Amino acid sequence: MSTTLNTVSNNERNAGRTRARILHAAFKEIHRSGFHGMRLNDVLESTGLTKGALYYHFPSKLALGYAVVEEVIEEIVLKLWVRPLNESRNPLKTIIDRVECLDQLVGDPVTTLGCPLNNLAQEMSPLDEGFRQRLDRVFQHWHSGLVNALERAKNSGEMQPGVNSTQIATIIVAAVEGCIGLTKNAQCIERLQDCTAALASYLRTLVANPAGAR
Amino acid sequence: MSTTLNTVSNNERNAGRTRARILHAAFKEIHRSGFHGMRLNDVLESTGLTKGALYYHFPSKLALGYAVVEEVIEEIVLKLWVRPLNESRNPLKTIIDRVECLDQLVGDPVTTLGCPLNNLAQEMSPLDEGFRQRLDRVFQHWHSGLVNALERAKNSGEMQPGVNSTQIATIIVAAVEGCIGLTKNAQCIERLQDCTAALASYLRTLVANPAGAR
DNA sequence: CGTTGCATACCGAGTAGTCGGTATGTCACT
DNA sequence: AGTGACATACCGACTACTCGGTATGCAACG
Repeated sequence: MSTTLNTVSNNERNAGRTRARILHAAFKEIHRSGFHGMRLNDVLESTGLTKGALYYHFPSKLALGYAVVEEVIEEIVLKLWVRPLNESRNPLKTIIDRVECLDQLVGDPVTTLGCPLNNLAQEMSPLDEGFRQRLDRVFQHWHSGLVNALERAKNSGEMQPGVNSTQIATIIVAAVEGCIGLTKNAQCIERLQDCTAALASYLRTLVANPAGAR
Repeated sequence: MSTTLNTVSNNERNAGRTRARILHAAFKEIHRSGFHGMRLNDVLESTGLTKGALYYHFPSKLALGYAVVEEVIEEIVLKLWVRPLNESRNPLKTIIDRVECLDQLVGDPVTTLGCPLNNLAQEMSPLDEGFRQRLDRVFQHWHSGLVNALERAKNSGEMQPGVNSTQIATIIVAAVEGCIGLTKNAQCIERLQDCTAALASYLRTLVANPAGAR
């Protein structure tokens, strides 16, 4: 029988899929326990694989962590922020929407475990330059996506002229990460709602047309 | 030679001092490497003590971590935020001052290692309920200090009426922690300056007297 | 001389990483 | 088409080592 026709064949030898499964399981473990807290045995147990498979695809635990940043976390940022902003015709409104829909994350692992990007950055940046650079690249993609969106909003007249897009982008990232971090620690959803409400109301002061404000 | 006449007597038996030295060394190690990353042997090496001393004063590594939160980190928050706000006659201005003087932390360990409070919270809150509760208490002291200051500013006319003090206090904490976190990861001081400038300009919009604004 | 305040030696669970082995494709050659 | 030769993909027992914790010793103080 040809392997291509079979749907399941759970022990198929498919290097790409195996690598992706390890990556995804490692991401979940890192999100839950941090990089140091991640146990390779747990990753393997959740995938049903063994040490051999892991060390065939990744030379070390550190390399696995790097791959999680470059392939999994980067993709999340692109999907949640960068692409929606690029495709939006009202970029500032899209930003505000994204901020406000943060408090719909009730029950989401993000509210109890925090932001995967920020978690890793806080844990590993001071300890490992390789992590720091890779995580900084992801932050910069996010940040530059915001700057582009804000500039477009300025040019289109959606946003007031004269605002410093770089500053605004920076504080959006900072406030969002701060909000998620507080929520994770307080474990009460009011904190998240307070944060997003305050941030959104601040961003609304940047909208050009006074009719929409206040 | 009698040890008592020696000026140093570095092996003096002073339980209180010994405990404090261990606490302070543990705080520095946790700040640098996180709780999991802290090695008790490193703590002991930096103090010149040994296992016996540590386990005489603290029943476990976890208890040592709890004590660092309750005694060291709590005290820092009181010193940097709560007491200055309580003693200030212009609370809103004091808050803005504190935010703006954050970017004078160049070279300070905080810019490279992050905020000790937030670091521990991000690392340990999802993993250990004991840490979470203790860290949450510290956050609440900070937060309620801000709320009290904002309410006083409202009553004295320093701040606009009608603002939600709880929301503002929350986003101040979130933004400050977010700023420090971004700075630590980016390792460029411009990020910190962008953050503090944007946050301060936002806080200035809350000042009552329009003469001072814009 | 008993208690306090540590030092020293050691234990053992856990953990990243190794290494010999094996089953499965895949290509070359006839 | 069949068969050897080799690469690919993965298994799993084993190792070396770290690190929190414990048991015991011992000097100083009151």
